Amino acid sequence: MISMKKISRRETMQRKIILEELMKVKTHPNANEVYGLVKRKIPSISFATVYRNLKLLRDAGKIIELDGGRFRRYDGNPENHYHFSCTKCNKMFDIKENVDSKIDKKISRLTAFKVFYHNTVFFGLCKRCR
Amino acid sequence: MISMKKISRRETMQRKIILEELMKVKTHPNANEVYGLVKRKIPSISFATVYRNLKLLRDAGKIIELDGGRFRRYDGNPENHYHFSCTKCNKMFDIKENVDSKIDKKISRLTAFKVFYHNTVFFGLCKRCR
DNA sequence: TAGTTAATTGATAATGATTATTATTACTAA
DNA sequence: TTAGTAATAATAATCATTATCAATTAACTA
Repeated sequence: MISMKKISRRETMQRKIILEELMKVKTHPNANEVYGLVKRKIPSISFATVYRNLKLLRDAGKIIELDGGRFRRYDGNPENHYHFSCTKCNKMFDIKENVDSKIDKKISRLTAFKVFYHNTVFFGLCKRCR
Repeated sequence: MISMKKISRRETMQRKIILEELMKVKTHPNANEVYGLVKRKIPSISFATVYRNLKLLRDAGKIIELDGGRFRRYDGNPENHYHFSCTKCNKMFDIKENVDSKIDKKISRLTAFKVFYHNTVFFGLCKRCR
């Protein structure tokens, strides 16, 4: 994955655990839920640290930040894939479907913007809620 | 006989103007900016009314609600198209590029979810900020 | 390896976008 | 005309996220 910002970053235990926990789960936790997961490993961790590192990890391209309706959700799998957000229960799901990997470059050429990444989120009702 | 609850929406001036103003602008205003635009036409309009109607218009498929980084942004053009969000200046731009119109149905079949719509947002630096 | 320095942390306050509440207004249908 | 109810204005409440800052610590340097 592409690293988007120049980083002179330290390898802190907090950041390491946040990424580890996020990679372990299949769900798409929000910052609050990530905090809960990491707190089991580092009880002293603070909210702010979680938020800060989620941002850094996103900028580093190691995780994906998603529009989960009410709040942001995070995905420890940085490979671009579609997501589905249920507007009723607010859960988020991965969609196994190939994504055009060249689209970022294509849009970059087309617009003269620098493209880091893109997100595609489908909104609707999940199997249970429909 | 069971009387079904009628979900009939009234055509209020507020809702009409909100949609009109949104269709007029090329930018992608957030709720606050929409409020400012509409206030020139209806000085007595309240914040809550703007929020409420933006949601209704989105649910009716008449406008698009987008993840603008810091807040939601709105687009008066409901035809699906790509968007670009500058992570530095937070501006949002339309991208003129064909979108696969059948993808919602495809994902619907694939997942057994009911898909209303989808958003694709590219993140990066705009021409000015790069 | 000790000392230096700047990134990072924890604690918490502040921000600000969004949502909820409530009394009032104004459509709509009978 | 009247009953029923959607919608509004005003405003309070919520709560996800960001900012602040003193203390800590990873990584670099001599």
